[in-house]
Amino acid sequence: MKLPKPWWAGGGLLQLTILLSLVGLRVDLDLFLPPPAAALWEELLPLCPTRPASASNPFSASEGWERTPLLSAKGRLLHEVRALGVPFIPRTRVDAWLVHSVATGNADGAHGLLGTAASSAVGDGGQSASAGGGDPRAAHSSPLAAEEEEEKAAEPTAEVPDAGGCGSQENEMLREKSEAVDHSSQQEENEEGVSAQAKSRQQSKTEEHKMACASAREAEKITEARNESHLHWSDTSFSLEDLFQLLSSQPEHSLEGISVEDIPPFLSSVCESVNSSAQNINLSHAISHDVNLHEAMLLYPNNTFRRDPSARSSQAQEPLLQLNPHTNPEQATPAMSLPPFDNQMRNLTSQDLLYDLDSNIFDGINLMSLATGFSPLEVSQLFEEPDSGLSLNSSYNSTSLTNSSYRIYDGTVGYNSDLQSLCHDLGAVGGCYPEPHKHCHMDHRTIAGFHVSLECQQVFHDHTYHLQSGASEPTSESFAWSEKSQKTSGCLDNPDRNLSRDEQRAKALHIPFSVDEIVRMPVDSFNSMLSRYYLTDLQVSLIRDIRRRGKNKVAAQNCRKRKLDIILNLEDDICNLQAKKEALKNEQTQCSKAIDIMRQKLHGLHQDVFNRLRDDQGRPVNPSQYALQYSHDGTVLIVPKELISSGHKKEAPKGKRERRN
DNA sequence: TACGGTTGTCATAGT
DNA sequence: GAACTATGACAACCG
Repeated sequence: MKLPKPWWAGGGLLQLTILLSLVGLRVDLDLFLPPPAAALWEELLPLCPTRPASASNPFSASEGWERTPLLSAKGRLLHEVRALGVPFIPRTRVDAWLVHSVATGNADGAHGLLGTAASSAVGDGGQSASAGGGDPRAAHSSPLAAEEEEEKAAEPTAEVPDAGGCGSQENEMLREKSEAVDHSSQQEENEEGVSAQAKSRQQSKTEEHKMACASAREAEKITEARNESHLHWSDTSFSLEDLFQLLSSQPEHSLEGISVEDIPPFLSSVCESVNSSAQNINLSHAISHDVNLHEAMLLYPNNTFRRDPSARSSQAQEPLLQLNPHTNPEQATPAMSLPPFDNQMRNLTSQDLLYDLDSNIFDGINLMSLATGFSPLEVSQLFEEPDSGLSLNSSYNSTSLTNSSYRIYDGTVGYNSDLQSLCHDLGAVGGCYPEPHKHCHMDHRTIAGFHVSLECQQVFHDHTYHLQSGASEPTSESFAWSEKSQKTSGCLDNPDRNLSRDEQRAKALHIPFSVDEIVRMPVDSFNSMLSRYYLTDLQVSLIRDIRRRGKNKVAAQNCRKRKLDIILNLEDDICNLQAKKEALKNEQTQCSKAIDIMRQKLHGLHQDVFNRLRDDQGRPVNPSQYALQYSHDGTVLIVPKELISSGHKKEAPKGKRERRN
């Protein structure tokens, strides 16, 4: 089967890539990916490079897929990017290996995968046509080509049937027809890939470290210069790997035949294959950081380019024609010079592209640290594993880490707020929204030392300010954080002035829960929380003290309130009793008055009776000598007072006497 | 500056 | 025995 000329093997590769980074990845992928053509897609799939059986080590010389035009072109793009003077930080192992290869190629002068591309990237179109492998005979005639020929001969079975077979077929064709420039360039790139791969293992790590450090520094500068409007770029986590997998999988003539809907599964397969190790798989799955093109389409529904395919086609094609007037775009040499974009545009787009990559690598480090429980520093060390061929950070100390994470995420507390802001971003693009508690947990597990978190406090302050503006839907958790942030931000001159002592303590130890939550949480939830999240003994002790003090504080308040209520009730009782006492007094007074009245009436009646009484001689009875005595039968007797005390014997005659009256 | 009210906290007993 | 509550006592703070 004859291998069709890959569209990206022509001069449009860089232009497309730069255009992608210039206009925005989402827009441009949409631009280059017209409506569905599933049949053509399936037809093209077998032409894609065969992935190695063991993707965990994609750098093995025994695996042929590195020789595919995909990787060659990718390396070429990488070198083009480097030629622009902007840093590149690899995201995947393949990227890392390419960086390594670039370094190797530079060290050798013109050797390795990108050695040819290096010379072609800085040269003009004519030079690239020759040096970039436009003429296979010229390439073979050079010592470099001879060496590559030897290496290829040393590894005869290294090629994957698809790519390798096609490469051999092309080689024969090229030997017969020297005008097949593009095909020979592919084969040369394959050979260069093998050469670079072999050389890369022999290179010392010093150059990688230098390059990685320079890239990190430059990325840091670039990141510093970017404003928030670029944050969405970090959401679209396309590495070179993803980008090339996407682009290389589609021949040039099939650009119009690939639907956007076909892309996401392919990208996901790329992620799965590249990140085949368990850790990487977890990372790629746990962190849905790659935006798929379907989402990109939804985000850009009014893409004017889409409405006018011809216009965009002409836009895409025109630079190619300008670039290589002697060849048709499909036959453009892979090692062509840069497209005739002005330098400003090139720098801009490349920086944009590289910023995305920078953000992605740091996102990856931080997110991996959160997802795996390793510290960002440990995660960063994963990127400089010996087999990865990448040394990302010889100077990647904690300070640079903090700065980098801060500048990318616009602030951290440890990494809690990183994740919060990041989660907001991810949520905005439909990504996963990890539970903040988890991140906090990871944070406290990874950053065991308290001083490390303190180091990030200032960063946290800045970060919260930005979050405040964008925070819209405060959950209880986010409210706690935002409340804390508000208090913090509002008291820059006197920090923590409005915080209680426990809140200050909790903040100092970076307790991932609010004091209110700790106190009010049910005991079951509280215990499960303590068991679910890894907390230091100090943190657990503080949390329990906060809960105890908070409970006791509430209890004391209730107690005082209850005591006050009791006092008030007693006072009410006193008032009631006093009122009752007054009423009784009044009643007593009234009764006394009634008694007095009755006594006066009785006295009057007594006087009246004695005034009417007469003795046997008709004389008035003296009241001082006689008294009235009432008997049980209702009779009234007049009894002398001296007889009252002597007995009842004298009562009867007096009674008889009174009755008489 | 003394004083009273408020509040947080601790210790302790009880539930 | 753990967790919680109630309460006296103390101290700090404030008006």
